[in-house]
Amino acid sequence: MLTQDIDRRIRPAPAPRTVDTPPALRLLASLAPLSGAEFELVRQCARRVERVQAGSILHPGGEVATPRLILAGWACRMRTLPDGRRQILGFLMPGDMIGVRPGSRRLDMDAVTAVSRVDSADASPLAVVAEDGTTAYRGLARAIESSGELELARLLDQLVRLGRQNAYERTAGWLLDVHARLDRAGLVEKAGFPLPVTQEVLADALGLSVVHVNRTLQQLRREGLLQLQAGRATLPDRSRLAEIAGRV
Amino acid sequence: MLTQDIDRRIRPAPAPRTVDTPPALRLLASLAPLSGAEFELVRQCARRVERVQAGSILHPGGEVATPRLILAGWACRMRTLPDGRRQILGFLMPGDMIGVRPGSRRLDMDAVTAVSRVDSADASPLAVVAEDGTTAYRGLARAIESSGELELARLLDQLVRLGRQNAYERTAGWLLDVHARLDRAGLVEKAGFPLPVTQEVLADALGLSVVHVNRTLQQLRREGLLQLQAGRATLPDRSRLAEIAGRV
DNA sequence: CGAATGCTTGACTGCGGTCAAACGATGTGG
DNA sequence: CCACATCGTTTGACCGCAGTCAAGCATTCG
Repeated sequence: MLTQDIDRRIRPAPAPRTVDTPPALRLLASLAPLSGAEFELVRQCARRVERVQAGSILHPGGEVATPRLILAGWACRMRTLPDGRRQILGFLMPGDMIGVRPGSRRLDMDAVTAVSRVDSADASPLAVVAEDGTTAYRGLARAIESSGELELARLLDQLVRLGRQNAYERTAGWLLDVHARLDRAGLVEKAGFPLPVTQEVLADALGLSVVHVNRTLQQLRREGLLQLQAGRATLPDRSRLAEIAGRV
Repeated sequence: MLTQDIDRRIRPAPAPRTVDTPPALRLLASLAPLSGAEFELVRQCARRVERVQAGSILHPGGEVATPRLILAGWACRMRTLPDGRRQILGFLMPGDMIGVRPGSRRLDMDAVTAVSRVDSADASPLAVVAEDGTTAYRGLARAIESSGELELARLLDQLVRLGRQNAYERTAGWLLDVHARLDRAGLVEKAGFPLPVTQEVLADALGLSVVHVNRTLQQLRREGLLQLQAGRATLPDRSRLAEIAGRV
């Protein structure tokens, strides 16, 4: 009998096995080691789920957001210009939060909209944990902080894409980005990963027109770098995509 | 005799009058009320100045930056693509910092280059203040935090510009942004404000080519929205610029 | 089954990039 | 002091990536 098996009998597993860990928890756990109590706190949050459908407004913007944790589906932070043009600032996927990190107050001033059906939970306890560093939930606090740093890193990558890359490069880089994020949350399988966005949404994120997004996706598919079916995507050659994206 | 005058005699002025306050201090003081001790701490930092010329590397990137406070001149955070294309992520002006805010660790992973001649100072004391919230320097800590929030806000504005605005709109918005920043630092006079950037630098910031930056600046000048001379800029009609920029 | 939504394609246009050359300002060494 | 080099700005000609317009398909849904 393996020692691991003995361990498992003596004390309850401090952290649930990844197999049945929900994506949001899995993402947080990938950012910093979490104790059993910390797992439990997040689970508590996730107990009462609110489900909204695509297009719903999760946060109107203009004020600081109430703390929420995304459990399933995608949302996006977006800004609208006076004449109706829109720019998506970033996507929120399972495990991502709004209104939790004090350092993201400015980010939380922009509107958040559900891009697909979204399950979310009240994340007030997480906001408390993030605020004061003296609790027993230091691992969780670090995970939240780390989540914010990653979001900032993605913003910078996106800035470079929009400023200096063409449609082809932008799309390649963005796909890699999404893959990496969903992989952390355990949402990437051999059959690919969920990509619940219309080409219009993608256009608003990549700073392109819908028509050109379509052309670009087709090119990627033609070249065997992207497969799309039933809202799922597969990237058969990620290293090639990375070359195209200039490792951004 | 006014009570203020009495106050002034009894204890030394807690905060120097703005008239002779150097720009960096003035910016910080505009972000949060600072005590005399806090002023003094910053002054201490600013005692030993290091001067570098345009083009110098203030921070090579790839690692967390050593804390520094910009006292004079402009620097920029920039990223370079494998093929040489460059994107400037943001400018650092008097009162701005690198390597100080823990929440900006990712930002501080990119290279920082002097755009003009730059005077900077060791900001390690500020990094300490920013880190622990229990010191007597709470106002300064808040100013540093606020500075970071503003930088994030500017990143988001820039993202929208690059994603959804044309050259004319981008330039207008960027000029307003610079004006607002320098105004906080007390660097805007009737004769305008310093704009120590070549058109090539501007191109790398706005995601345009040098030639097109030139054309765009000329258009703004032709329309009486911008005056440029000897490295200084004046914006005769800021409300018009704001319309063009879509208030971004 | 029609209506709505999203995807796809083609034709045309235009903003902004590229290339090239000239010009002005500044600086440097003979 | 001038010849020359360098750097930044300016202008013109041309081109191409991506936007716009418009129509036709494909799916989904009531």
